[in-house]
Amino acid sequence: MVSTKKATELILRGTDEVLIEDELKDKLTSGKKLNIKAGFDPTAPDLHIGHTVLINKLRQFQELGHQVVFLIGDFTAMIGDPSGKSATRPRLSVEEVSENAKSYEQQIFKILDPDLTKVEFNSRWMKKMNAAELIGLASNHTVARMLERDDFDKRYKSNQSISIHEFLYPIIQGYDSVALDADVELGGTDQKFNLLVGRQFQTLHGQSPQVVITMPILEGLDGTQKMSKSLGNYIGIDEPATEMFGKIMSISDVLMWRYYELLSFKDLEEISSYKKDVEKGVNPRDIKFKLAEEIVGRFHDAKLAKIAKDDFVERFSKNAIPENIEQVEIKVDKDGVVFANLIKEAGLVTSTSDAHRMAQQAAIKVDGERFEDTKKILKKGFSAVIQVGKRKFARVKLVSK
RNA sequence: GGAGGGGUACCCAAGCGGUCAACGGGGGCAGACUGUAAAUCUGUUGGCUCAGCCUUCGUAGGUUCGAAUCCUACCCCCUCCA
Repeated sequence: MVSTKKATELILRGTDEVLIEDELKDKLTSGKKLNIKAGFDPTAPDLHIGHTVLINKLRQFQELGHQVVFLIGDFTAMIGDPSGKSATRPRLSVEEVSENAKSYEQQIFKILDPDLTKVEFNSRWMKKMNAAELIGLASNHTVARMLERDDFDKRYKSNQSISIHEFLYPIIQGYDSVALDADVELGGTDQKFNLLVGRQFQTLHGQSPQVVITMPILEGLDGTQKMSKSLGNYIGIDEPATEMFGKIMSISDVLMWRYYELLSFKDLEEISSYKKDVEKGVNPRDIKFKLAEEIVGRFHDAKLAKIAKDDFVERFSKNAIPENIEQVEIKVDKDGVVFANLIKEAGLVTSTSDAHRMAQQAAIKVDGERFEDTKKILKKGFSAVIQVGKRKFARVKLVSK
């Protein structure tokens, strides 16, 4: 058993806010196996490394012997969490929700200990709740308090719509804590309001209020918006090693430190020594290599991480055409096909107009040679590696219909 | 229920009878420079059988030689009053 002081330090590391810290200490010293709740909105079918900031923290609780309740908000997903959103979210169908939820289950055990993890769905109790009970629950919260929420407030003041059902989201999430008798709930910083509602409801139901821990939200590859599947700026934990490696290498230098802080398991002293190295003139790229290797190693293994690195160096530093280019066969009749259409069908550009534009911008290469005649007609038997821009490649072959 | 404001391309936002495929900004993409970074500069950003043509300005009609711009109806959003 780890000492209380050490345990507290471990839990506090990397957190954004802990409410209330003394309560956390009390709970950690109580000797009780704590219920650690974290809710996930199953809108995105794939976990990305942004989610792992939180999951890593859950794992730390497990290391201390506590029980993690991985709550899939399949019921609340019908509402769509309004947190941090500037607009009403579309509702998901029952089928979508169940499909997404399964995917979550499959992925979390890459990090969490299955023996100390209970997967729950809030539809289990919410389905049984009748309208009268829901109204009773809703009566515990006022509109004024709802509008304290920054995002609602902004939307309200800027004349954007807020649907009534969105108000139910924090209320139901708060009730989930009662249903689970949660001791601690983790969430992103944007979840603070929702998490605090849980405390309020638990108190009303005679439970000891949960400790609220918020974790920073990881920025996506663009460095500004939060990492999310729908914004397309994410690194999925299921992605192939080379893909993952490349994405990490593409982040900005500033963002790299943020990723180190939130994703790396290296201790803080080591990270600050890297910073000093860079100040002394070490190429930040090399520090980024270390980060990429660590992360890829975690979700694949060290060997694959090394291969991914070699592949990266080969491909970009030496400016070579990558090894594993997608093979595309395009069927043509005897009249052949116009080049612009060919690369559209190969998925290298979105339209033939785009193809012409790219050619004008000198972005197209065929077998390494600059190519501009987008109107050229090609017949079957043609085969070449076509490159559009820096990153899009395809080995295209024309075959007869 | 009443009064008013508004719906323009990925987002914000001009335009208010012709020169508008639609100013400007953001974002995206491409080129140069680099470390596939950032910053910067330049170009580009509806589609097609691409020096030409076709479809876009909430929806459906109408007026006109000609409409995103005028008229009519409808839909949606917002504000204030009740």
